[in-house]
Amino acid sequence: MTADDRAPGPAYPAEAGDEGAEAHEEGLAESFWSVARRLRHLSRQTLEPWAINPGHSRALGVLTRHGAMRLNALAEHLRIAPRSTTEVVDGLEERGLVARRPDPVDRRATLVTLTDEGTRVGAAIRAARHTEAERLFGGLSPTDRAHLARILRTLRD
Amino acid sequence: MTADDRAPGPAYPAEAGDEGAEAHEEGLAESFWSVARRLRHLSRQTLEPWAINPGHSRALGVLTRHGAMRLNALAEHLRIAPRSTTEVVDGLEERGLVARRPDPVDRRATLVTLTDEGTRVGAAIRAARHTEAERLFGGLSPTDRAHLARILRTLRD
DNA sequence: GATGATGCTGAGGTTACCTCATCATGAGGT
DNA sequence: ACCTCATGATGAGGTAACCTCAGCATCATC
Repeated sequence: MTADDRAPGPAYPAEAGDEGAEAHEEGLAESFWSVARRLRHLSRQTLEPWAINPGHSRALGVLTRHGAMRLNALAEHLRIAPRSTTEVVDGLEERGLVARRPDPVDRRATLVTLTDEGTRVGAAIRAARHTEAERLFGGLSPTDRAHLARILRTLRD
Repeated sequence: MTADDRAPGPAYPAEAGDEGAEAHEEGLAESFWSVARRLRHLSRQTLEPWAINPGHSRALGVLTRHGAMRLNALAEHLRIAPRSTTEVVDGLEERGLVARRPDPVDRRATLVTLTDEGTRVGAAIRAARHTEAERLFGGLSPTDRAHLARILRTLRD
């Protein structure tokens, strides 16, 4: 029961450590966090080849799905403060994945657009995520997958 | 689709914001994070009355389940570095929920023990967590609960 | 053309982690 | 007894990812 997955590299919070290790009390919630933990690990592996962190990846995902948008809008999608979005975009810009350009209809605003490289990486990550999901959920029977999908949908709010 | 749950108070990372808002792509994983998000919110509410943060609550949980232990051991349960555990314990000690006492069999070591207050709060939180889980999973039919429990168990690793 | 709202960013803070160095103690060898 | 190495906790200092608040430019409105 050692904790050797506390490896070098960027530090992500544990969030649900102990419950995972010995889940047989509250049941559902604990199991749930356990699986979440696994998903997070998988996700970290998925992102590794691109040396990109989850925050950046999420932003890239939003831009991939919705196209260019203002920092403001991006902030809303990511559910973080506009000021924080500035920094996320800074990071992506440094890596050459996005570019800022002035919004043609409002000179206060800045549009964040994917570069070609950003588009490529965005698509690659999207594909990798698919594989990642498959690695976790692939073991389930089609019926169980359907069950899970349905149940999660009702729980989702 | 505003982001008004970005409320004042301590800052918890978003972790899976956008996917929650518009989950109909990768399916399972996204739904999963959505539900995780809900669970986190519930958990925050649950903890509110005790003005305790998730990290402290987790430590309290470990001590409640396993009894007094060394900081070291607590670190392993929480899957954080021993040095960080020092700080978690500092916090709990300030709130009078735990006490440090020398380990009788090793004068280097420190045992973290629950105070009476800590025991009370630990039990109360545990009960509240039960209610919390009920609030989320209570809507499911017994069959679906069983399905979910079984499926999560197989995914848990 | 003054007034207030809006979009971005500089400055500085917080939280929850981390590593590395230090100090006391323990365990084992000679 | 003494020396050496390992171990438990902690001081000092760092980082990532958030935050708020203030300031500046621009826009919309009256």
